[in-house]
Amino acid sequence: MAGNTRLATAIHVAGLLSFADTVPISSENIADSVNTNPVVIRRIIGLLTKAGLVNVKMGVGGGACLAKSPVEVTLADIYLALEENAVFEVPQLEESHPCAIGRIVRPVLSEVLSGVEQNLLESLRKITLAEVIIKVHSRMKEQGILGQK
Amino acid sequence: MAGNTRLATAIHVAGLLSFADTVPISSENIADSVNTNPVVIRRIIGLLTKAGLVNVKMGVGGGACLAKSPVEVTLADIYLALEENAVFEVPQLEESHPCAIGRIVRPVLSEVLSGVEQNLLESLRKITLAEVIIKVHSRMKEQGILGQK
DNA sequence: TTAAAGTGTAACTATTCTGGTTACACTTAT
DNA sequence: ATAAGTGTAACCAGAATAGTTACACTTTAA
Repeated sequence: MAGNTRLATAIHVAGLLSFADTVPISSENIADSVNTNPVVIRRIIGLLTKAGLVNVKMGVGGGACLAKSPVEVTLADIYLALEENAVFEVPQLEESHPCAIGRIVRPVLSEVLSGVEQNLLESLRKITLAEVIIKVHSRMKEQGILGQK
Repeated sequence: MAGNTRLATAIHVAGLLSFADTVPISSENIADSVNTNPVVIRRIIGLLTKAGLVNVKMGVGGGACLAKSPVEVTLADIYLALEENAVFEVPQLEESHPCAIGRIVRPVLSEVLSGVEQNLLESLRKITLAEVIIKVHSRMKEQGILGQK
């Protein structure tokens, strides 16, 4: 499990919250569904909250709710909320680096790869949480599973 | 420097090789330009060779050459050569996982996120090594730098 | 007013990945 | 034969993620 499972986890979390509508769900319940630890969930929910995607209620009966309609939340919103590093890093070289080509190549690569990264964001922006949920719903129907946890 | 600098490094390497045309360049010379260790370069060149993008000549005067014209090499070719993990992992849950929603969400996320990954590849495929080199050349002209290492 | 159910967050561990480095066997031109 | 190369194994260091425990703080409800 080397790669980044955080986006998958965050979408999973947001999906559950939208299923529950306005009823707050505890990190422990979410953790059970996601198969991880409540603290991992709270860390992710913290980021989603900071980004304005989720509201959290403290105390007894507390938990998290989606702050927006799933139609208004795109996967790009969720991805950005996680504050991940760039997918492709381009370390820059010192001004004094002896190879002229080396010095010049890096800024060009930054430009090119940040363009690619923008495209990645675009394609995440085209998918709403609502669309993901619809796919989940239709699979549930296919498999004859009731719509409850 | 947490993120993946390998794509940037690999493009940098391929660019240098194309500058040198059919003259083999040693991993040590490349390492000087890229500002890293020759072994790091050989590891990357090994992957590029395996993917048929580069030819290597052993022994004295040996080194690496581009195996194709830069017009025929896309950034997707280089990216795939590196055999990286998926950008977004989606760990699947056991068949016996108690939460039905959890069991169903994961395959949906796999589907959605692998679509995003395909888009990423598409956008890398649209950029050729030749285009990157042209950008480097024009920056060199701007800065009045001669075309030699 | 107190107990219980929550969140937020710090701290520590284990795992994995990348990059850097040394070392050494093997290849080849001169 | 020697020197200049590659290929590759082995190890270290640093960073990120996930998992876990622990505990202070908030809030509902009995």
